[in-house]
Amino acid sequence: MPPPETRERILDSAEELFAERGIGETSLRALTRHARVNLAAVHYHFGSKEGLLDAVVERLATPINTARCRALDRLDQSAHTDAPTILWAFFQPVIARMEALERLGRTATLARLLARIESQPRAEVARLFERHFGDASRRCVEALAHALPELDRTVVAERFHFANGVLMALFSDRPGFEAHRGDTPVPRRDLPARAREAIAFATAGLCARSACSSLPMLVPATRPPSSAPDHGPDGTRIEVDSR
Amino acid sequence: MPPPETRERILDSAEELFAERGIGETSLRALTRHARVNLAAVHYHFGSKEGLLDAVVERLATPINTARCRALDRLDQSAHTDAPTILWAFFQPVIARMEALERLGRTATLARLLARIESQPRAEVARLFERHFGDASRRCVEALAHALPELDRTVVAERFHFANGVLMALFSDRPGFEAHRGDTPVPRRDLPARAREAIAFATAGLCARSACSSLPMLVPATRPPSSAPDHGPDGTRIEVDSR
DNA sequence: GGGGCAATCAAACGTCCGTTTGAAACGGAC
DNA sequence: GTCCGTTTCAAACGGACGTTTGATTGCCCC
Repeated sequence: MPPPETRERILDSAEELFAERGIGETSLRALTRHARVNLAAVHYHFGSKEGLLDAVVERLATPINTARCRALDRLDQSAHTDAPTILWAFFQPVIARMEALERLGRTATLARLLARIESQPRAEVARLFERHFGDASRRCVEALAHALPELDRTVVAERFHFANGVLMALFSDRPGFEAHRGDTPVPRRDLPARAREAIAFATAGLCARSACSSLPMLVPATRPPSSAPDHGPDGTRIEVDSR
Repeated sequence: MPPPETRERILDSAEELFAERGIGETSLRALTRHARVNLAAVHYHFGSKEGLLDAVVERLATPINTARCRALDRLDQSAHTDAPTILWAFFQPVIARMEALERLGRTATLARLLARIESQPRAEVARLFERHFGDASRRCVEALAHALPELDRTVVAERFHFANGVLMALFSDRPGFEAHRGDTPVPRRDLPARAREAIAFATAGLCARSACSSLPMLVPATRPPSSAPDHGPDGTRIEVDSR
């Protein structure tokens, strides 16, 4: 391979370790050791640790985002413009990528990395997400709003946001939430089955009739059921001077 | 106040800073400075930084978990055992807590902290989540399986997992996904309205008829839509030796 | 008023961090 | 062969990290 082998190895290790251990928890020394690359190579190729993170996200998100846009393009000039199909066009590229990662034995990489990134300082994460996912997301909301004219656009955007939450849940296999039958855990289904289930779930939520009104009102019951005073005994305290 | 003022101040600052900046990115020096407390106090009260994280999660999760269990208890000996009510019992305590936090101006604390924690090393996060959320989650799945006898228990567990994803999405206000009308962003609705919307979404998903079969099959279309070879042109490459 | 214990404090411990440096290795152009 | 731009390398930089220490404070019981 010509020159770029080192660069790619750094990106591979960064993607894996940032996702697995966290960004702040992953030192460049451990990273370069993992990639079998000289420490200074990171700064030579990416300028800084933050530049490396940016490159990692770019390499991960760009193909997904362009695939999404391409699929939405195809839908724009097609007869199938119902909400489930649009949602599918948005979900499919990332599910496909996830399956590819799972085949490599790196199941949770995608979700964890996104979770890591989402929990960066505010401005930075806004920049990153907007740059790498903004296009497709806005286009998808637009298409959905057109396909669901009975819903207010704000509601469509909110539900789209929730659908993304379902997608994140599909990525993550948070332990402890598995099915149980008595004491013995029920084995999980494979990824395609779970992905189908996620799509069904998100589709139903997206096309739901309206915000539930038959449920107990939210606002009056909004206090925690514990008999807590205005600031709970454990943690709800109003902070005094937390500059 | 008797003795425990320092302890609480540390917990308050830790909750805020861990969520805002990240766990690895928050130094104990910055934390104790923020709490106006001596550096060594952390180790005196919590033993280590990890012990502090554990205490933070405990203080945050315990009231939520017990409120959930109490609500599920009440449902067990009641006539209202339909799925939406059960889901509501599970969602309400954490939504209430979120509203309390928002009233303190700390909107995203809960979501970010959970996202941070979820992206810790594997065994640790499993331990944490199981300890602090396991009870109520298992009980909720059980109640839902009883309320939805037409669904396989595995499916119920999966959908419950997705519902949790919706809840996480409600917590997080990920930027860039807001509603737009042309160029001007549509202002967000307030939290109770969004919470109702989330419940409606999750309820519809939970009670959906079955995993969609009318959608394009997942498995054959599982490759990215780009005409990419086995490793895509930009990032989908199968890594050679990323050990 | 003095012993005893929990809590706080300033200071230091050794380690690891992200980053920089300057020299060495490489490869094609002339 | 020699130059030159690109890439790799070992070594070091100052600083910040989590943790430990040992002295000091405040307070209750006797």
